[in-house]
Amino acid sequence: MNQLNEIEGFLREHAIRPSFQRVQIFKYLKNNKTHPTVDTIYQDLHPVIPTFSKTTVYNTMKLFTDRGLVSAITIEEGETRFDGDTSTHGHFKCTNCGELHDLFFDEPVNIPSLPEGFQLQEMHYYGWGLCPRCSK
Amino acid sequence: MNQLNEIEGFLREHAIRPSFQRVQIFKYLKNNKTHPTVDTIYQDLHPVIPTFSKTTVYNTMKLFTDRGLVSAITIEEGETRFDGDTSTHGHFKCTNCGELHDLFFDEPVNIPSLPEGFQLQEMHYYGWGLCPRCSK
DNA sequence: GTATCTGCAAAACATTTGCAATTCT
DNA sequence: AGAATTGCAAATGTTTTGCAGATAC
Repeated sequence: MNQLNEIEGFLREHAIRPSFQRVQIFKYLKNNKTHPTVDTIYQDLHPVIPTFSKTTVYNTMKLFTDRGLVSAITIEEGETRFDGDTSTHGHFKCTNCGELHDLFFDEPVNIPSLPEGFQLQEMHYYGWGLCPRCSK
Repeated sequence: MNQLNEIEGFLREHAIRPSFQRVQIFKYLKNNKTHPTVDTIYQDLHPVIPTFSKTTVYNTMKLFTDRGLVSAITIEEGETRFDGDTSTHGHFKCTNCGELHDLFFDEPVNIPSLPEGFQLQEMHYYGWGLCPRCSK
C-alpha cells in the first residue's frame, strides 16, 4: 500500500473526496514539517499540478482545518501557517530572524480553569523569544 | 492626582511622549477590557479626537506593544485585538458566536521545554470551544 | 444528470508606507 | 530651529467571493 492510497482512504474516512489536488496538498503537509503558508504550498505544488490555483489551496485548507485534519497557526498576523501534526504542541517564533519552531512540553500542559459552562475544544500555545542562532 | 496625569507619568517613564492621542488610547485600553481592534479603538475615540486617524492607532499600538505596555492578541487571522492587561492569562474564542473571553489558570502554567539555546520571552495561550450561551 | 470541485478574476479587508503639515521642546 | 508626531492618500498583501467550466458519482 503506497502513501497515496493511504491518504485517499484517510480522506474518505473523513468524508472528504480525494481529488488529485486535495491528496497532493495532504501529502505535502505530511511530508513537510515546515509550517507552510498558503503561498508556500501553492508555489511548491504548482509545478506538480499545472492548473493549480491559490483558491483551491484556500478551499482545501479551510476544509482540512474544519475537519481537524490539520491545524492553523496564527502566531503572526497576515500569514496563516499550517501544521499537519495535530498533536499537543506549541510554536515558537524568533523575534529576530522570524524562524518558526515547534514547542514541546515535557509534562502534560495544565488546563486553564474555565468558568462554569465553557467547553474547551482546542488549545494553541505560542511563544516568542530568541532562537539559538540569534541569542548569541 | 487624576487618571490622565497618572497615564502621562507612566508613558514618560517608558520614554513615550504623552501626546493627546496616545494618552486617550492608553486610557481607553485601561478602561475597556473588551479586547478592542484597531477599528474599534478608532470608532470609539473618533468623537473625542476630531482629526483622529487609523494610522495613529496603528502607530500607537505598535509603540505600546513593542514597549510591552499592552499585548497583541492574534487569536484570529485578519483581526488583531489588544489587551491592556499584560498579566499571564490566555484568551478563549467561542467557535459559535465568536465572542472573546479571558482565560485564567488556577495553577502556574508550565513552561515548555525548549532545546538548548532558546530564550523564551513571551507566551500566549489561545483556546477555542463553546461559551456557556452556545453550549446549551 | 446532478452535486461537487476547481480556478480565474474581481472584490474586500487589514495593515503598511510615503510624505507633507502640524505639534512639541 | 529641529525632532517627533500626526494623518491623509496610495500601495501592499492576504483572504474571500461570484461564477462558469470541469469533474466525479
